Parts: sequence; C-alpha cells; structure tokens
Amino acid sequence: MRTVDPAKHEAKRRHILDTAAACFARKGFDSTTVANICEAAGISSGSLFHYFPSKRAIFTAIFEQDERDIAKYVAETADSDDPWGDVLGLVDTLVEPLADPANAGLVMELVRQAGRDDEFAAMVARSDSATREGLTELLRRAAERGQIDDSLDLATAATWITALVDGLFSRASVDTEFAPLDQLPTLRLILTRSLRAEPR
Amino acid sequence: MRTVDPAKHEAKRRHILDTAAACFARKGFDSTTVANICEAAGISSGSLFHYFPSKRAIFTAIFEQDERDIAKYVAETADSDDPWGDVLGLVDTLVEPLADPANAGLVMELVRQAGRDDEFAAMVARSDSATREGLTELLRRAAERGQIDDSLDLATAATWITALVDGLFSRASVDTEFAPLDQLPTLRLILTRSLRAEPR
DNA sequence: GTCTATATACCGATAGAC
DNA sequence: GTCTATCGGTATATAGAC
Repeated sequence: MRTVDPAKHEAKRRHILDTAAACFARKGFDSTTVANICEAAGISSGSLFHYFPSKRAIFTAIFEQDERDIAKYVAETADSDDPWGDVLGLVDTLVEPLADPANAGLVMELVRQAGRDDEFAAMVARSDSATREGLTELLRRAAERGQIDDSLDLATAATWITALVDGLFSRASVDTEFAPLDQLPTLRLILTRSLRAEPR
Repeated sequence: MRTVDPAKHEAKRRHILDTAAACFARKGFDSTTVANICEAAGISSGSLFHYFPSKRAIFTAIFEQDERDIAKYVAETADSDDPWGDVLGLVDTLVEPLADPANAGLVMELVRQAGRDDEFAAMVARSDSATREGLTELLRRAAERGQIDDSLDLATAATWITALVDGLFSRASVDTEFAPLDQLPTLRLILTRSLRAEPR
C-alpha cells in the first residue's frame, strides 16, 4: 500500500514540463529563470526542485518525452509496397510538431543549446542520426524499387531531407507570417523533383 | 585638429566586435558575459562600455556590420543574360559566411534571439525580406526568359530558397561532421530540379 | 581612454518548518 | 510535498582615480 499516488506525481511533473516548455520556447533556456517557470506553473521553487534536480534536467526531460521512435516507423513499413510514400510519411511526422507554433522556437532553442553544450549536443546527435539512418533505409528500399534517381547518394539525400525540415523550422521561428504546414505540398514537390527517378 | 585618431578608435571597436562575435557563437548571447568578452579582448569592462552602451548594442552591431546589400547585387545583374545563373550566384553569396564554421552558430544564435526579442526580430525581418525580394526579382527575370517552371509561385520559390539556406546553416551548427560548402553542388542540383523548366 | 572598485540586482539551488 | 526564507555566486553597468 503506497502513500503516494504515482499518477498524480506524473501529472504534476508533466504540468511542470509543459509550462517550462512554453517558457523556454518564448524566452530561451538561459533567460528563462526557475522563478519564471514556478510562477507560470503556480508552484514554489522548493516544489519544483522536488520534481527535478536542476533547470537543465527540465530542459532535457522535455525532449526525452517526445523522442520519436523512428526505428519503429521504419520497421512497421518494412512490408510496404510504396517505400517512397513511406519517405513522405516520415517527413510528415517530422514536420508534425509545427502544428503548435511554439514548437518551432523550442526546437530552435534546442539546436542552439546543442551548439555549445556537450550534453545537449549528444542528445541532439543521437536523435538526428536515428532520423537520418531511418530515412536512408527508406530511401534504400525506394531505390530498390526504382523509385529513386540512382545517381544519388542515399545518405546525402537523407541529410538534405533533414536540412529541408530544419529550414522549415527555422523559417517558422523567424517569420511569424509563415505558415509551415501550408508549405507541406511544396516540400513534397521539392523532394519529388529532387529525388525521384524521372520525376516529371 | 582632432585629439583622437578615428582610425584607431574604429580598429579597437572592430576588435571588440570580432572578439564578441566569437564568444556569442560559442556560448550564445545570454551566457556570454561582458566579463568574458573583456577577458578575450584583453580590456576592462570600463573600456568596453566606453565603446558600446550595452551588451545588446554589441550584438546588433555585429550584424549591422555585414548586412549585405542584396539590392546592389540585383541592380548589378540587371543586364545579365543569365538570370538563373544570378540566382545561383546570390545563393553562393548567402552561403559564403559558412566558410568560417563559427558563423553557423552565430547566425543560429541570431535566429533564436530574434524569436524572443522585438528589436532583434526587426533586424532579422528587414534583412530577410530584402533577401526574399531580391530572389523574387531574379526569379522573375529568369521566368521571363523561360528558365523557370511557370507553374511555380515566385515568392514561394524565393522563400524555399531561403529555407534551404537556413537548413544548411542549421545542419552546420548541429553536426560538426557536416561540411556545408561541400554541399553546394547538391544545393544547386536541388534548386535546379525543383525550379527550372524542363530541368533534366 | 583605460583602469579598479563597486552598486544593485537577480540567479540557481538549499534548508528546514509545517 | 509544499512552502518561505535565504545562501553564495555572478550579472550588467557605473563611478571616479589616473
């Protein structure tokens, strides 16, 4: 018989994470103070540090929370008869977070922190290479079926797909007029014309 | 007869800017302290604040310094008989700063700061719309000559060109293995296949 | 113009009552 | 588990001697 309710604990933890994510997206990691998060979440700093050991730990937990299982997607589509469609499907998944405009700023903040912090960099590198490897595998299947221009290097193609997605996040964070999800058809067009065999 | 040497003053100012740019690229704007810049530049804080009124002013001055005159490029190429080549030339110019790896981090830092600071955002917005308008004009000329797929919206195409460049900066800042300038031929290939009339 | 010294404020994290 | 109170450290910017 336990004295604490794990579900309640988890719910509060999640509440702190969601609140902190909004703060980090708006003000950045460095300029967001623990006091900011506490005020926004309606708790005291003593309480916050009961759930997380440090401000850094909050930031990393935000992204651990939604680290996608690219490998799972790749495995699920192993028997697909349209690998090219699966490539586009994975791109859709990667772009999905942009449905919430705040996520563009949050991801850009992660990118920036990764550029100057080894721990954050390792987290990004792990997620990033998983994405590129997954894309490369899907591209390989598509190439086997003759759906891909065979003069292309698949790893390079995968990297450029992620660069395009990165560009979408960057633009969304810089230009508030930019509606990233409206650009999905154009993104697919670029990918198709650049990568497919006999694309037109 | 002046008692101060303007050239010397300017040289020192530039020295502070260069030193600060390196610090901002490595540690970000928020985590770089004025003391950091002073130590790296070999001066005291009293001296630094003689040249710049605030830390913010140093950051903005870095980018005012190299704000490109896109309009000038567009004007100079007005009589060109290969507008499509001019588009690729402008892209080369935009990517050029990546020759120094530190610039990727610096530009990403600006993007992030712009997402949460009105003054920085205005600076980025001005430079960004100038770039897109310049690209749109070059694309219009290329379209007039039948070099562009005429089913495309030119402003959208210009935005995607900047998104591709943004993606290159983002990747360069995230992945230290990534050699952005080696990717220029691939970038040109993507642009050509996506935008040109009868590209293959 | 450059320095040292410091004002003033705020930060992340902890201690300990309840 | 949550709070209040606060510690030790550090930030930007200024003051004033030289």
